[in-house]
Order: sequence, then C-alpha cells, then structure tokens
Amino acid sequence: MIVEIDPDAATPPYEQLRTQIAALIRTGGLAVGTRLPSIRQLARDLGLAAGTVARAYRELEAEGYLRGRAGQGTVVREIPRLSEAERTARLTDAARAYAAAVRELGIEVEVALTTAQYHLTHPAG
Amino acid sequence: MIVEIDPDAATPPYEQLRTQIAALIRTGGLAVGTRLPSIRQLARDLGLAAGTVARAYRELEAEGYLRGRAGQGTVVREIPRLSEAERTARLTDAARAYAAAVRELGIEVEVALTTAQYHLTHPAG
DNA sequence: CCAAATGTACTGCCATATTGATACATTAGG
DNA sequence: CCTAATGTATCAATATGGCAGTACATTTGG
Repeated sequence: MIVEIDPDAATPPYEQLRTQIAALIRTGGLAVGTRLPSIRQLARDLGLAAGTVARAYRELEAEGYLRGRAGQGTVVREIPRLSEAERTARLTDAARAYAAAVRELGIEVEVALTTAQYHLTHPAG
Repeated sequence: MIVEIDPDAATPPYEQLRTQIAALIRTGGLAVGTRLPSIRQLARDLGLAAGTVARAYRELEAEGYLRGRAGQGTVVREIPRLSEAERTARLTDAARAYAAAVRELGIEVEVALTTAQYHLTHPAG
C-alpha cells in the first residue's frame, strides 16, 4: 500500500492517512475485500504510533470504508455512499468556503469558476 | 458598525471579527477614513476581551486595511491590493481545497461548478 | 487449551492556539 | 503640564487536539 506521511504538514498524520486510504479505496487502488496492514505493522512502516493508525482506521470504519475485527485484521468493506442530504450539505459547505475566499481576494466570478474547473479536472495540478 | 460574534462557532472570535471588518471595508460598508470604535469600546459591545479585539485590529493593520495609533484611534486606511502572485497562490489553495472536497464526495464536475457559481453570485445563500 | 496476532479502549503527556488581564507608551485636549 | 483615552506589548491561564503508551478483549491456529 502506497501512502506517504509528511510529519511537517499542516494536516495531522492521522488525517493524512485517513484521506489517502479513502482515496485509494475510491479509485480502486484498494479493492473491496482487500486486507489492510495491521495497525502495528503500518505504524512501524510509517514511523507513527499505533494509536495514530488506529484512529485513522477507526474513522474510516465509522464512514463505512473499513471493517475491523480483533484477531482478523482490517478489511476494505465498501465504497460508502452518503445520503443525498449529507452530500449536498457538505458540498454547500465547501462551495461557501470557496466563495468566501474568492470574495475576500476580490476576484471575479469568471476567473474563480475557470480556476475551479481547472482544479476539478486536473487533480494533480 | 454591524458585527456579530458567535462564541460557539468553529472559527475563533478574533478571526470572525477580522473577517467581518475586512468584508465591510471591501464592500464599502466602512469607507476609507472612517474611524472604528476603540478597542475597549468594541470589546464591551461584543462581550469580548480587549485583547481579542486588539488582535483583530492588529492583523487587519498588518494586511493594510487599518491604521491604528495610540491616542488617535484606529482608522480605515485602504482596501489593500495583494500582489498578483499572492492572489493567485491563495486562489489556487482555495480551488484545490474545493476540488478535493468535491472529489471525496464523488460529485460530478458540472454539479460542482454550478454550485460554486451559485454561491459566488449569492453571497448570502 | 494456549499462544500469538489483532483491534479496542483508556489514560496521561505535550504542543499549540486563544483568551483574559495587566502594565506600558503615545497622543489629544484642557 | 497633566489627565484621559487610545493603541501596544507581554504574560499567565485555559482549552483543545494530537500523540504515545498501556492494558484489555477477541479471534485464529496449533
């Protein structure tokens, strides 16, 4: 499993880990049914504390991505589908935040939309 | 001056204050040359500590919005213009964040753009 | 039945951010 | 010159978040 943790990043390690695993599952890099490394194993590999990896797993389990059971390990369960209400709520939050930033910068709507489109269609850029 | 502070919000009071004053200046609600309430006065009105208001003023001064001098009070100085590099850098950050959220929700680009446009053109919504 | 590996839960520690309070410096005005 | 009002600077207390470590529960496999 390919994950990279930057200890100096603004987002804490457990969150980096959570995001990257979720992305891997969404993109098919980790198929449903795949068993993940054990908490302690992954912690060693990444130079993190076990509790940190445990937290990432725990949250991903709460979101529906994973299923972990003692003695058996942790396995990819599904690609969770949020309720429509939940999705629109989160989208609204994100859009509001973007709009607020754009407004504070005094940037025109056209430019803001073009920029958004670019980053939506070019994930790496 | 119309500002509202929500003590229970995720963003801390000093940041709420900073954002709202900056918005007022940008939108013309506070014209250049206008004198703001004194730190202590505004703190009393909002139920905040003087240091909290002082911080908001200080940061706004660092950004170029205000100019404060002891004995004279604090006055709206200008609507600061960021360098082009700074503006594009911040716009990029904001767009990346929005794109990341959209991607994590698995929402289509079209929908994301329409939503962004709505919130860009309807500040209140 | 037992040992090893696994996830879970809990607790204390540390770093950071925010606040609240106090003392200090500056200016205007009488 | 002096007082009052202002902004500035600094410090301690508090809350929060994240982390590391430890003990516990569960399952598998021999």
